[in-house]
Amino acid sequence: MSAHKSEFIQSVVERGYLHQCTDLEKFDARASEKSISAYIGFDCTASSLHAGSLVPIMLLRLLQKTGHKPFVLMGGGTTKVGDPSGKNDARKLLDDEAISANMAGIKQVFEKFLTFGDGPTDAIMVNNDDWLSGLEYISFLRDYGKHFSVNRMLTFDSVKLRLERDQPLSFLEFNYMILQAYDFMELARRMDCAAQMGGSDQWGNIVNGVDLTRRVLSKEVFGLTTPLLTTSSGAKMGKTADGAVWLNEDMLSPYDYWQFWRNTEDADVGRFLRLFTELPLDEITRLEALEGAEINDAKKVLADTATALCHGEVASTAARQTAETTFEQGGLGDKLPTFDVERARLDEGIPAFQLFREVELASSGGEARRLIKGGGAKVNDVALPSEVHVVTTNDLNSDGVIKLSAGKKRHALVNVI
RNA sequence: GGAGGGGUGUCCGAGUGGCUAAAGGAGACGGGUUGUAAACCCGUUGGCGUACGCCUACGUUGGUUCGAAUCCAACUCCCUCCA
Repeated sequence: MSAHKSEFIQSVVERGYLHQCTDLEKFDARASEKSISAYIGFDCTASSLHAGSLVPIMLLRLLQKTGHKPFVLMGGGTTKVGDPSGKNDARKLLDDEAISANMAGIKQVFEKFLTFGDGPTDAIMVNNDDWLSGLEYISFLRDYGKHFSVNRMLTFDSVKLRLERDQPLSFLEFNYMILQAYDFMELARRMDCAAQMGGSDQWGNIVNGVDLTRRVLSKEVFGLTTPLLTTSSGAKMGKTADGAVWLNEDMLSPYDYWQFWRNTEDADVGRFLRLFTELPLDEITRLEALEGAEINDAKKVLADTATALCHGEVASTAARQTAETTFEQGGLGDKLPTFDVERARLDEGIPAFQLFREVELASSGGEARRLIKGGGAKVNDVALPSEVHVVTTNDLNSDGVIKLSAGKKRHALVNVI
C-alpha cells in the first residue's frame, strides 16, 4: 500500500511534511537506493529557534531516523546579508558578535533533536560563514554570477513581492538567494549533499541552488519544502501571548512550553501530532477522532510527547503534573514560578498591586491595578476586592505559601523567607 | 547632485494651534460562555499614585505663542522620481 519506495519519503508524505518537491519520484528512488544526506539552513537572527522552526527540525530528525544523514547549516554568513523572503522590510543587520552568540543558543536546540557525531547517519553542523566570508568578489561573479539571470531573479516571490508593493529591496538582500544557492552547491560538492529542505518560503532560494548545482557540478540534487504552518484560526505558528514559543529552556520554561501545546486548537490536534510527535499514525488517528472534552486527552498526549522531545521526559512529566494539580485540582504545582518575600514585609502587609508586579504577573503597577479591577487577580483563588487590598502573613495557606493568579492560566507562588 | 513625500503610542493608521494621553483598527490582557480549544459577547490597554492629581510622550534640538503632535528653523533618518 506504500505509495513511495523509501521510508523517508513515505513518512514525509503521510505525516504532512510535504509542500513541494523538485522531483519527488527521483528523490524517493534515490533515498531508497542508499543513505543520502540532506540539509536545512537556519539563520542566526535570534538566540533560540521557536516553534515556527520546529517543522524543519522534525524533518531532519525524521531523515536521521530513516537512515539518512542530516546536515544543519548555520547561516553565519547569510545572516549578515538578510533573507528578504516573506519580509516587508530589510531587517536590522547583526554584527559578528551577535551572530555567533545566537548560533551558540541555536546549537543547544539541535543537540536535543538530533544525534551528532562521526557515524554514517550522525548529524553534522556546518557554518556557511566558513566558505562565504572568504569569497572574492570578482572571481565569484565570474564563476557563479554568470549562471544567474537577473530577469529570472526578479520573478522570484522574495523579490517580486517587494517590488510590486514598492517596498525597498537593497542590493545586499537581492544577493541573498545567490549565496543560498551557492551554499547548496558547496555542500553538494564537499559533502555530497543530495537535497535541501526548508519552509515553503524558501522554495525560490532552494530551486536556485538546485539549478546552480546542476550547471556547475552537473549533479542532480533535490529540493523539498514543508508547508508554512498556521493554526486553524490563521495565526502564525510559534507566536503566542508572551511572544515566541522558544525552544531553549532559558527563554521559555518547559512548563510554558507544555502549556503551549496543551492549548492547541481542536482542529489542529491531528496535524500537530503527526508533525511534532513520533507516535504511530494509527494511534494519532484514534486520538484525533476524540470529540468534545475528550479531545483534551489528545492535547495532553501532544504536549507530553512534544515537550519530552524538546526538554526531556523528566521535564515533560513535571510540567504535566504541575498543570494537572494547578488546573484540575486547583492545587499548587511545584513548577509554578516562585518568588521569595521577607517575612517582615509581609507582616506589615504589601499592597496587592505591588505584589503582583513583583511576581511578574503584571509588568507595571498600572497593569496590576487594571487586572485587579477587572476581577482577574486572585489570591489563593479568591478574587481581590480592590487594588489597594493588602496581602499579609494571614494570607499564607496551609502549605505556607501564597498563590497569586492572573486570570485562569497564569499563576505564581510567594514564599516567605 | 536635483525635485518631491514622509518619520505619531506594541504595530498599522487618523489627526494641521486649545475640547489630545492623542480617532479607528490589529494585537495583547482580563471577564462571560466552555473543555486550560475555537468562534462569539463585554471590559481594559503610557508611567507613578488609595484618591483630587502628578510625570513622560507624536524623529532630534531650538524657536514662535497665554497655549504646539499641529506653525517656523536647523539637524537626522527613510521613501519616490530625475540625473
